[in-house]
Amino acid sequence: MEHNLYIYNTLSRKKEQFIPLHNNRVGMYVCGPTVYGDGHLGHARPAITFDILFRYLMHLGYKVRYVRNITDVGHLENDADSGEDKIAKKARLEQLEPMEVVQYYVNRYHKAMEALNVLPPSIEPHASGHIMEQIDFVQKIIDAGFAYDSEGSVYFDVEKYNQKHNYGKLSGRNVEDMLETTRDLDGQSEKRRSVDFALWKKASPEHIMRWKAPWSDGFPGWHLECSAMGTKYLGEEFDIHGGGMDLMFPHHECEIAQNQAGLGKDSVKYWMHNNMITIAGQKMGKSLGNFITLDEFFTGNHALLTQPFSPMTVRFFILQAHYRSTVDFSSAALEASEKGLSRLMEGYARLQKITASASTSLETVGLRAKCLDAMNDDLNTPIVISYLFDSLRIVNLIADGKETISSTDLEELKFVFKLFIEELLGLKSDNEANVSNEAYKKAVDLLLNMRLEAKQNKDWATSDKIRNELTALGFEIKDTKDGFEWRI
RNA sequence: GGUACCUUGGCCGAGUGGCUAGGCACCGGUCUGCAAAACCGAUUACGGCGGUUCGAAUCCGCCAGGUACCUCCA
Repeated sequence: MEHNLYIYNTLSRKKEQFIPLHNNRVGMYVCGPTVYGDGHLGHARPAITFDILFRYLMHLGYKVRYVRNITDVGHLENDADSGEDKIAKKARLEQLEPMEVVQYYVNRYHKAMEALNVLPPSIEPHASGHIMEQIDFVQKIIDAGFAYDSEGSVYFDVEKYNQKHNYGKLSGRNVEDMLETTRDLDGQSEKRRSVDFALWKKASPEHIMRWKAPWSDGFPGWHLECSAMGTKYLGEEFDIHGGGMDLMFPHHECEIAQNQAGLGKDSVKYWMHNNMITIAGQKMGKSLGNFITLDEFFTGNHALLTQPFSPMTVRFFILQAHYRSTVDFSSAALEASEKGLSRLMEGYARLQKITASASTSLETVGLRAKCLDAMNDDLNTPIVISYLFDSLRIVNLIADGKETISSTDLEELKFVFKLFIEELLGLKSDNEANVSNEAYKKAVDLLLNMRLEAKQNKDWATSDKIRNELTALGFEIKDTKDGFEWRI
């Protein structure tokens, strides 16, 4: 496989050339959502980031198995209701079955992802469907001597593990520091050390989601599902593990420890982390209560939003920043992205109508190589987009008849635009679906052709009447050199 | 308190030693019956101080401000 893809590996804190473990196949695992609430902008970031990687790896010719989990069990809350499963709590409040809540939010998540043009992963395993695998995994860690049973719960012995291995190598912290600085937490009395973490948690009597295990009726610890499901579907060693930066510690650190303890190996070759979305410089998150759900973006129904924003605008907004940078949300920034995207997509549509000339007057070759270089440099989508805008200017000049292009160069330009806009960045025109009806399109064309006639007769009253009334109905009319363009 | 990261023009956001990123906004112009679009041009930058260097937004030090993780989190 000939390519030059470099990706940033959190483990080494360097960009490394991507070389898969198995020739032409790539295994990729990304932490998916916890389904006890609607997806928000923060959920869109990893989904889109790793969608880009998924698409690009396939473009390079790899056969990719992309696993993105659904977390639907066992996340502990650390407030007054300590020890209660988040999903179980919500279920009781709403008088619903836990799995009903899960299904509801999974459906909504899928709908939002589809709207964002995020390709579905190859496998989307639920934690609740892999309890046996998790119990087996706990047993392996106990057998290896790195976990202990305490009153029905099983904890990972971090200090013992750290004597042989390096707990903290991903997030860059050391166990001694943490022992001194970790705060007191509920349930800590069962643990030998504050840094130890749960592999299996005994369920309290009122806890609804519970399963039988050798140690107690309970539920798996919250880092275990990724170890169990990642290795089940991708093998004990696989290429890429992704997720948000906030999962680096403790989640991914614990996962590394679990795999090393239970399987005797480092399972993941490349760890990748997307950065956070901020709002007024502060992280957008459930716990802070400052998040905006994806549905709220699409409907504009939120105090911070001045208008609705289409899924494609949201996608484009996210792609205009590099995935390892924070990106600061504001309605003004979204509006800027919306206009930029609209200009790009209109230019892309215009490109399809360009006719070739005998020769090319402005250089357009080299675009493909430049864009590929940017992708290869740790998926630098903002740079790809900047090159597309550079070429867009040339497209518009040609469309205006100010420059010319040969048929071979035109074919190349069309190919590259399609490749990057549609296939790799996954952008599509928002309003295409709205005007799918041929008869409807022809009716609008008919009206505008009548306007064209009126214009040729210098009948400005009729011509303006048609334009103004169509505009009032929500159409956008643009005159061109010898015709018109319209959109809704 | 510990650890890590960040500070770029009106706004968003690339860029790691020399070469105009890009988008949005704004201003001037071309085109147009008018408008929109498109195109051309102009303007506005690298938190502060010091150091290294022929040369620093980019490397080093100090200071200021901010954020994240250490607790569920994308």
